Amino acid sequence: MAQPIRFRQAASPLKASCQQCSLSNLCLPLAIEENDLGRLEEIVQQGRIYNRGEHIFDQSTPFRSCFAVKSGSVKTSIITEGGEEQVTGFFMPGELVGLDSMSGESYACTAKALERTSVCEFPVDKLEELTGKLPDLQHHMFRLMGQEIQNSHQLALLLSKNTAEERIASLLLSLSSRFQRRRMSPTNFSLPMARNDIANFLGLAVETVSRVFTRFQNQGIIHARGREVELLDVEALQLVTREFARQNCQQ
Amino acid sequence: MAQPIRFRQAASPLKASCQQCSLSNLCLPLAIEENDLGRLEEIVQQGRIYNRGEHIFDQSTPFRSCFAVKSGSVKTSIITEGGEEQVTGFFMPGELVGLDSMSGESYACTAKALERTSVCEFPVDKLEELTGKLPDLQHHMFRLMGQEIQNSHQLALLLSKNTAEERIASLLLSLSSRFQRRRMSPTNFSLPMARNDIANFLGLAVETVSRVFTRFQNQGIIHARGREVELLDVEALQLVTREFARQNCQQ
DNA sequence: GTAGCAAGTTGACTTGCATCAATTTGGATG
DNA sequence: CATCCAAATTGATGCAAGTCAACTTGCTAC
Repeated sequence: MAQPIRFRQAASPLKASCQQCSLSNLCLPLAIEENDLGRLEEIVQQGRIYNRGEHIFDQSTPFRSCFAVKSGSVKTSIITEGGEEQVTGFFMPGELVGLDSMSGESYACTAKALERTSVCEFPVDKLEELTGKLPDLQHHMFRLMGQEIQNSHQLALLLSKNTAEERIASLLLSLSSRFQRRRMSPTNFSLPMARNDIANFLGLAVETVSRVFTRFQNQGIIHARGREVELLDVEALQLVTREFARQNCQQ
Repeated sequence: MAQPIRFRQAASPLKASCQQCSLSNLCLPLAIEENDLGRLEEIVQQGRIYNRGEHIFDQSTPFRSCFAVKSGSVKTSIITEGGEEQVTGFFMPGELVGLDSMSGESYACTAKALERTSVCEFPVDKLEELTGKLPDLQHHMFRLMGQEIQNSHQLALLLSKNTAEERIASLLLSLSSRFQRRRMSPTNFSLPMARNDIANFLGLAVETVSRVFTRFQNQGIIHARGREVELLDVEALQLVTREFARQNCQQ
């Protein structure tokens, strides 16, 4: 239905060039010596461009590849038999999607483009072949996966121990620092995801997210209008995330 | 009361013998060809035996090794600056502890023996060297780490969407199937962890765990006396874990 | 423009679980 | 076996966040 302005983006050669990619200091090339970069380029495929809401893969898709976000952003979630959804992560340019699926025949989650998004595709069979030859790349993959486990543990911590305000403050700060690493403003950004996704990710009701946003706004900590967010008082936000800890130490 | 000769212990010379280990079908050897087993044995170190409550490592320990549980069981948890603890997992014989730490210089969590526990130690530098040479082992490591991410996502799902009863039913069933895979009774076992650990892991108060246990007992679903648990009606337990899903489908 | 619908906000009410407090149980120790 | 202390249980009460419902805002399409 939507008649998408189909080729607005610079024409994309079939092969991706990691050397020229602006994300090379965030993405897989980061791990690789200059002169081995070519070998990564040999296996990476320029993925398609996805429109907002399009699935990159879902839980019924056979697992073949991991995807690096090139532009835009991606949300992953698991859908249970009962049809409930749990958002498991948001991915920004340079981040690798699909690591959780390395253990099975199908993807372990569903990945959806949150906005117009382009990706690079790394077929796992070839990737594993290459990691076998490049110890640095192998090491980096282990690091990435370890980091993914830790992120997920942090999420569990957040979900089981923290209040609504603390969870949302944490998310805002996490986004902030990730934007910063991508050389975008850490205090002035546009949320790639809807309130609904935030709520689901943080284990809250949408209404609660909405209320906390307005509460923060009334306190002058943030200014939010729709998806546009400005962090007015980062220190206050950091303070909120440690609220729990402070309370426990006082006594 | 419990004479906790729970898991068959393998004879332990200083060098571990993976070939003779009764866990070889659960642990790393599972991935390796018969004639490559020796190379794994070359790098594995027979770890010490830890008494209940002893730390195997903690967050200040420099990360050097992953540990396979040989007998006993281990709990991992992250401790925040504020001193709160979040239990991130329980590990049984054949399972690998420390994968979440692959991304940093120190361990990402603290590992504690829940009972008298012995482990095998795999120094990561040597392990990575070996995975570079044995594609099957590398593949298996990726699988394990992927599985770990998934487990953690499942935990997040549990924490954010499920009630106290559902969480506890899930844990009991998870333990049950893991005992079964180790050729122990899936319906009659002794919990390796205290109520406190269960509560912390599942994001509940101890009191709630206690109440749910007695509720299940009154409903004739389980019989629990201290750490000894008997699952009387596994189907009912499975039903409980899907409670949420059912409710949502009905309408 | 304005119709139509999804996304977001706000208020009133409900509830599951935490918290607090008081026992009880159980395993270790001399 | 009596003592001690940690772990577990049970009951009473309060609250943070969920639910339900009404309303507003902001797109998108025609």
